[in-house]
Amino acid sequence: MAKMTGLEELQEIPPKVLQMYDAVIRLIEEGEDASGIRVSTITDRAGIGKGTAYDYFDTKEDIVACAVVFHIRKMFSLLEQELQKQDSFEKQLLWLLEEMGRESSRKYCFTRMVHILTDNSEFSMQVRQRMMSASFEKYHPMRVFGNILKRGVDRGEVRSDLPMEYMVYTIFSALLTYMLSISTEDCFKISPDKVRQFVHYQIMQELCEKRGQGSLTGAIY
Amino acid sequence: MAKMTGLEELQEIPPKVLQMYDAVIRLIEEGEDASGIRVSTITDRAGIGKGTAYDYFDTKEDIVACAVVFHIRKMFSLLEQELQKQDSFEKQLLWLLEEMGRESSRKYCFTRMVHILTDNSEFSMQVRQRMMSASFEKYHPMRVFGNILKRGVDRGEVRSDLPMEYMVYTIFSALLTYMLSISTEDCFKISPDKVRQFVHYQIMQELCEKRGQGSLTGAIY
Amino acid sequence: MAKMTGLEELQEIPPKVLQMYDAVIRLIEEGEDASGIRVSTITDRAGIGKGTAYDYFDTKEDIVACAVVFHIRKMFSLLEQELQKQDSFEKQLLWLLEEMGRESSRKYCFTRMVHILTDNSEFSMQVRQRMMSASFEKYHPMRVFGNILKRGVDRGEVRSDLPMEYMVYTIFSALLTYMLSISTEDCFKISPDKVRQFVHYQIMQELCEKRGQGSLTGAIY
Amino acid sequence: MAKMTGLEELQEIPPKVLQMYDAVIRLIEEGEDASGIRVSTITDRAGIGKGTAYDYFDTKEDIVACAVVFHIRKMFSLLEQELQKQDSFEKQLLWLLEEMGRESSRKYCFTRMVHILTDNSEFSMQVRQRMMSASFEKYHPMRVFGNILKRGVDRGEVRSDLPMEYMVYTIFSALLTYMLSISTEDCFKISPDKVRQFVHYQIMQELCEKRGQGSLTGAIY
DNA sequence: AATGAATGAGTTTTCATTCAT
DNA sequence: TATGAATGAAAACTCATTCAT
Repeated sequence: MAKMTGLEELQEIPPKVLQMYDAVIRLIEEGEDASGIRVSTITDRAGIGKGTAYDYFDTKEDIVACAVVFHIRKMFSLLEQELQKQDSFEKQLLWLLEEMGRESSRKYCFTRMVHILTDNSEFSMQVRQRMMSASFEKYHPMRVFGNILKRGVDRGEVRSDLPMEYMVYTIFSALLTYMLSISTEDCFKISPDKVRQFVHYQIMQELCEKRGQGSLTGAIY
Repeated sequence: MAKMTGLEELQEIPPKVLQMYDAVIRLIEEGEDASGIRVSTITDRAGIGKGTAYDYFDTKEDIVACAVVFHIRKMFSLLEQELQKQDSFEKQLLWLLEEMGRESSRKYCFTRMVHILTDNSEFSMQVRQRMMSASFEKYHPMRVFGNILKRGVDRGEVRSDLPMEYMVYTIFSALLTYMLSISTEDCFKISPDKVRQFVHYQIMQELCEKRGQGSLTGAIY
Repeated sequence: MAKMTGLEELQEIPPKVLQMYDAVIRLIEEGEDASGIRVSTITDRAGIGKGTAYDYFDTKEDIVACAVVFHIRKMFSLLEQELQKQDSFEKQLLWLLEEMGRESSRKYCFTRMVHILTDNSEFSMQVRQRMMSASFEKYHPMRVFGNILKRGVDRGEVRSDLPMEYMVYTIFSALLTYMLSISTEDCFKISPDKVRQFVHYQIMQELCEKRGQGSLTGAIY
Repeated sequence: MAKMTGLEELQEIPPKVLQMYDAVIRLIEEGEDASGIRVSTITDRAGIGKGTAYDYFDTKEDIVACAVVFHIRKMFSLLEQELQKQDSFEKQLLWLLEEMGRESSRKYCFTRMVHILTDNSEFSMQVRQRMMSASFEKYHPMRVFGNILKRGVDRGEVRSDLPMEYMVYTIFSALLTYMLSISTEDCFKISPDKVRQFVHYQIMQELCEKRGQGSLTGAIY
């Protein structure tokens, strides 16, 4: 049987595979290290036989990598949908920050991505490889951020004199740090709430036309 | 025998333990995933007996965690020394960016740290725990960045009207993104060189007194 | 998979587990110390894979403890069956003594039990714990001896004026000493044959109605 | 260096060896299984270097076997001394029963002996072998019991018409069962106190001249 | 197609024993 | 002489993968 790649569209994915993906994501969200997840745990949670996993995937690494790729894609797809509901760039930014701060499993998506991007394991290389493929393109984080920026420029809310790549970089880097401050509160030494204010201030200062409205000092202290 | 913690001072560490630390770091630099390293590989490389590892550590996880903690501490200590040789804030920033870009083992230190900060494994929790301990304090990344900023403020190069925490955050976030763009070139969508320019530009714009000298557009395109 | 307890009924026990039990008992009968038995020896003898042992049991100690519990139960069950074939209390006693003296694997059952009762190891505690469980009750040594005594009283062969517990104790104690004299001939200082005569004499003297028939001196010397 | 045998007289035994013996016995009394005791635990407790153990003994088994042999000898020697202080056979018996019932480490001596007599391990065979040697003879349990019986006969308290061996057997078997009832209360089904009464009654009935004084029924119920 | 019992190669871990100091 | 760091052979245990049903 042709094996799964993690890049299939939702409707193409057999129910048992979706159950497996779900099991993997739940395990990761519960704090399990990706390389430490056992096939039997996945199939038990998915309510299927162990042998069945090998009808759809060749190795354990494939299972976990596909589940993660699928999940990242799904999450960024949802993200884009939600962002389109907000009608200004600043509202979109605020929604993003709030969503990330919410005690929700969704927030792990971003952290997970960074974790994988900084890893050398066989499993991570597979995820990275798939994130470079054409069918992932649409939901690529960089693309999602690019889209909201583009619309912001069109609406005249975001500066048009800065290179798009620079703006994407600015958002990515800011959100990343907010994420880290949340997930590693104890060792990061700055409270997530303060980081969130910094992020909001910095992005608005840098990327939006009307600069200088409100000062950091005033806004925060 | 009392076991190692990874927080010992260099001179307190037995030679065989240093050989083990060295073996672990080399393996990680060669691309091995931390959780995939085998005890026998470590002891073989260190040129010691397998049992000796267990004279100094209780479990395999301890070995790797201590090696990583020791290495991060050593690297940030070196970093601080090197940074002190540069006589202006901008030179320090440029040196940092160059150093990170260099095909050098040293750069792994930062990536490794981020990887661990975003992980949930037993091993990562151990590293995080140790990074919070008093004896790590001195080499904590936040402290190192704080120090160069403080000196920058004293020399009148860095703005004194911004909260220190905010500036530390800005540097951390920027360097992290540069690091990610280097280590995952294909999937990041912006070239490391461009990210480096963005980082330089953004930090100087934000943190230094004399703002507006040079424009991003002009500087880059 | 749910693990074995050693208290399952014969028909509930998977064939591979029976093969393992058999291997363990044979090893013990061959003189191997319970704590010295290796998992690989058991599985090799049982003709199964090493991993299979861990499908049915959690630890090596579990394997050996369950095998011993199962064997003790089986042996006392057989014992009860055989004893019922003898039609008088004295014949039952004589059959017991003969059976114990026979160079047969069966006799180890009693010695093994005593060895375990006098031990403090993890393994022995497990066996003791299981011997106290309800499903062991039926084959408990005390019960088996109690049954033959009860029938003896009913047939008018055994005294009815003595407390049952006292009589059970008398038999247990006598058989135990006979067993010890057999298994440690050199160091016991009384020959098993003599002990056997003592046992027969003492039990008949003490427990049976018609006392004083035959004297020890006369009977033995 | 000539190694220890466990049969040396107290004054011949080097202090470090006595410390080791002490450590072993304490470990066994704390519930450690003889074969599970580690050399490093012994030497740590004895306050000596690990290598030193091998100056006095060839193997770990030697260490434990010698310690046990020495201890059994010492205990039965003490036993004999104490028994001689009691001026009648019945008082001696009562003292023995009380001593065994006392929450004292001393009681383990008898249990330990039985455990070793029913074992097949290398270590137990060594102990048995030593218990058969000439220099152990003096403190052999059978000898100790024989001595008090002999004196009882001389004083006219103990019957002279029974073979000595039979009387030794009777005492041994009775005490053994009392011991077992104490150490395995839960699984033995008769309370130690009752067993003690049975033992006292039975031995006095069987072995002493004036029979029939007091009935079991009357005495106990 | 789906299963899950069985496998065994591959790891971690232990600890008696040695030997340089 | 006494030590204890170092060793490595030996054992327990894991778990991805297979395959008969």
